[in-house]
Amino acid sequence: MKNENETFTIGKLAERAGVNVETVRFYERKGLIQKPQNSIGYRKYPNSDAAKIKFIKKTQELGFTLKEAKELLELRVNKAAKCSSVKNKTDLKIKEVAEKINDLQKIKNTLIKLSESCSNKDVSVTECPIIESFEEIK
Amino acid sequence: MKNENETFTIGKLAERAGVNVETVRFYERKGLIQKPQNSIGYRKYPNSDAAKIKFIKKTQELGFTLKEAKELLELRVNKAAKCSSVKNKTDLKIKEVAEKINDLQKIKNTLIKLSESCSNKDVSVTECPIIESFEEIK
DNA sequence: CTTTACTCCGTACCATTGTACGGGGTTTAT
DNA sequence: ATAAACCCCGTACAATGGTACGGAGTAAAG
Repeated sequence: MKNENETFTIGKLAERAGVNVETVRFYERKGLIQKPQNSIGYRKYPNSDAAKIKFIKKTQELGFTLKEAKELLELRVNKAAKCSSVKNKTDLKIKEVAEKINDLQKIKNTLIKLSESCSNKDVSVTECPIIESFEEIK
Repeated sequence: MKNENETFTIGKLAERAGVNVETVRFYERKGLIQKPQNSIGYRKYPNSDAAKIKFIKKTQELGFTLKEAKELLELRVNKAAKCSSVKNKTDLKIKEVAEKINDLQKIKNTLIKLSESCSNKDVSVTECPIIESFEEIK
């Protein structure tokens, strides 16, 4: 209960999150992280913002846009948000995520087959094996 | 063995792949699909190019860049490519994909917990539950 | 109390991933 | 054989997600 309330200047925050200072300002402009109003002069960020930024970076690697990352970050239950509405949005996101997992699994399976065919001597000469990932199995 | 060799003009291809004609030309410039040299005048695309474009679109949704999509499409064994090199690259990609799946699974689990806490009456008031997805469990 | 490092803000610039435009040529249907 | 529809190419424009710049203020360290 001491480190929990530690705050950071923009430079420290950026360093902890592994991004550029300008990126933090950019995310702030876009409403992904809140501009801390407490301090006149320099901004003081809560330590949770570092995790938030890391989360944003992860979601980008996973094919979400900043807008979608924002939606994910805003999924939470509080007095202002009706539970049912949050649940609906959350369940939609779960579906989206499950689909991504599914698609990645297909790609992974195809890659594994390719890798195996590579190990064996029976060399595949398919023009482009990977595009078969999303073709129906006839 | 008839439809297999069917070819398409750029307009038909774009329609089948669900993209803009300009997007096809763009991918061609970027080397993601090959400019069919066979035809003087209008380009004639093999039917496999539609699947290729759909694959590219999928990979983008999954957080790959066009450059990475190209790398995936180029993973194949043929006389020009040494098996060992293909296997190495493929195994690297498999790791990448597995990591993505892993991260998505974490997000999904967090979302499911959120959804459940939403159903119950014991309402969570976490400021931003989702960022916990990537925090170590202490 | 001065230097050094950091922050503020606005604005300009950049890469990626397309989209649109427009003057011309080609194909197809009538 | 003429119109409608389509394609060619080069180039310009646009949205997203940053990055860089530069003059001015602020904080911290010696």
